[in-house]
Amino acid sequence: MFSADQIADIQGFNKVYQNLLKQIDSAILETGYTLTEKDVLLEISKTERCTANILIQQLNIDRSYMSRMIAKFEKHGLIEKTLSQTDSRIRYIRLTELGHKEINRLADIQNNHISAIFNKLNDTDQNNVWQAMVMIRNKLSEANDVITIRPFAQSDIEYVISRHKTLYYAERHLSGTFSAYVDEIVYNFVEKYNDRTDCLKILECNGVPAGSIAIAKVNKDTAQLRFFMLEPEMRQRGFGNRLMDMALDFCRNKGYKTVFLLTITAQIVARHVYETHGFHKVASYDKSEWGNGVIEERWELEI
Amino acid sequence: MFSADQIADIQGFNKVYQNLLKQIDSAILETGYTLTEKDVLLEISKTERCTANILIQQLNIDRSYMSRMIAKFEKHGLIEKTLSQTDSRIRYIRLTELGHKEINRLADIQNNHISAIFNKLNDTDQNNVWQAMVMIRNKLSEANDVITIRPFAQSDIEYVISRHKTLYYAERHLSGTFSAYVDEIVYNFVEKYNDRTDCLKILECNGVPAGSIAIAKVNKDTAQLRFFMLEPEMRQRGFGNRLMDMALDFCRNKGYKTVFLLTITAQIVARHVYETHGFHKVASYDKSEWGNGVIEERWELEI
DNA sequence: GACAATTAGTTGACTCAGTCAATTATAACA
DNA sequence: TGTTATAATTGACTGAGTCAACTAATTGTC
Repeated sequence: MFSADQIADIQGFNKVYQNLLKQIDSAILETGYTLTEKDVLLEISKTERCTANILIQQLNIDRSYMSRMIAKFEKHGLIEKTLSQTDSRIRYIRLTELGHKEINRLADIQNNHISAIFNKLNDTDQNNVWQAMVMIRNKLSEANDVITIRPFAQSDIEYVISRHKTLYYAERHLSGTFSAYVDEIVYNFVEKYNDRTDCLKILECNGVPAGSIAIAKVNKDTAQLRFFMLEPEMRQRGFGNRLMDMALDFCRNKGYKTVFLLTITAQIVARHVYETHGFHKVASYDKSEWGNGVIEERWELEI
Repeated sequence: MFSADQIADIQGFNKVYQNLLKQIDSAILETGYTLTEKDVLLEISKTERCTANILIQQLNIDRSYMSRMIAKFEKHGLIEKTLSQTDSRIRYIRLTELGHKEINRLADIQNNHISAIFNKLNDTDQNNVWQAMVMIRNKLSEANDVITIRPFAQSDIEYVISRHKTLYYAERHLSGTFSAYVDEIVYNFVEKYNDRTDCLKILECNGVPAGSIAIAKVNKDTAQLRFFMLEPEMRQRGFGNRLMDMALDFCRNKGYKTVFLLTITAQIVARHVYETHGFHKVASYDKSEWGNGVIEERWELEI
């Protein structure tokens, strides 16, 4: 239990830090973009196959407001809209060259501001402050984030495809061939999805999707683990293991004898989760069509 | 120099913490008060002899906006305005009973929210996070606050009186007799103020007054140190010593042989500054008319 | 296969915090 | 005594964000 003095200290911290955040914010505002606009642009840049609806869910923004913002971005040449071939209600949003330039500019401003603030500290202080921040962040997230794991809904399909691709793209530089492959397997999976044999769980952090895992029936005894993914900020906090536990429980309940998964060599963090759950590598295949030197691995677990 | 990864960590911290601040803010907003209104009410409650102008300066708020806010507070019975006897442009603002109740309610909401967030941590984590916050706060303030020490202007008179009284009141529970005494001595001091023999410096933090110190001539050889004051958040950061250095330099330059000051026994922090600058206690008088058991002390320094 | 219910996105009308500029009333200055 | 500065108010406005109604396409169901 905190004393009144300690709470006063925290209020003091809040005041100082709020001030600092305001400084960064006002630097952004000088560019002519709203903070919300900045967030939206950033989210678009982070999202493959982005739609207005994904943005609305991910950022908790009013639909009408979003619609107008997107219209404005289009008018200013920051984004391009393309109609979906499969569902003509949906318009995909993609950053243009100019859009990328602008979001980079905004990110630079933010980074430079942070650098400027922290470079006034000497090296030891910089290090101490940084470590303290990481510690606080982890402790507070751990204690306050509302985490739920729920079955997938139709609206999650776009999320799973989009984020799966984005995260692999961003972190592993995979090619367009991989992208088409993901589209196909996700749509195939959802189409054939059967409650009794398959499973697709969505991890939500504070009401926003932040990870996924799936089990797909291959035959009576064999299941494939798929779409295992965690947003970067959710990693190293045990959620990977929790998702994996749920998926393997599902497999045990359904009587599968073997679970396998396909992954690429570079996915080091995920490998660790696989290993701790008893998976072992049984084969590897060259997949250079997905990117230079990419090797796909097959891991298996006997239940 | 920070690495890109470290900056990303800090961005992550900012995001998490901004979110947390937003939560607290939205709890305040639920009461029907704007965040700005909350700040203004708080500042009114902290300020003796409060005027709209003090609030404008202290909080950097537009005059018209402030005027309307104050009108609203008055209409809702949170404050009372009284015309100044000496300057009929000035209207003094004082919280009513209801106003105090409301500001306490707001403060409680904020404190409870903070408590709720931190009580989810275990004791060690609570302690670590608290210490880390205090450390970050100090380092960042140290590095980023813009501190200036400047001669006083007419507009500072109200500040010096108001804060001097408020801080003594709040921290030492002094009586109304003391209050009248401060009014008198400040007005006397300013009236008789002479650039060549007297000195009144204002410490500013980010453009906002945050402390003061003064030297008043008593006779050719003797000066009195007065109005030595620091806002709580500015203490323990060396500003007391800096102000004291400036004041004593002034005394040396003007050829004073003796500097004395009057203080009350309870002012432990200030005593330390006095001692390190060579002052020693020469007498003490009973001042129970200022409050129960208050003892005034006279300290002197031979230059 | 038709009709109800959903979902993606748009449009209209509005709210309300905050700003800019002009005005009144008093005090200070020279 | 007229000019300048200051305290406070009033008027007219901006612009981020909200609420609700609407269109158009899709899905679910009997």
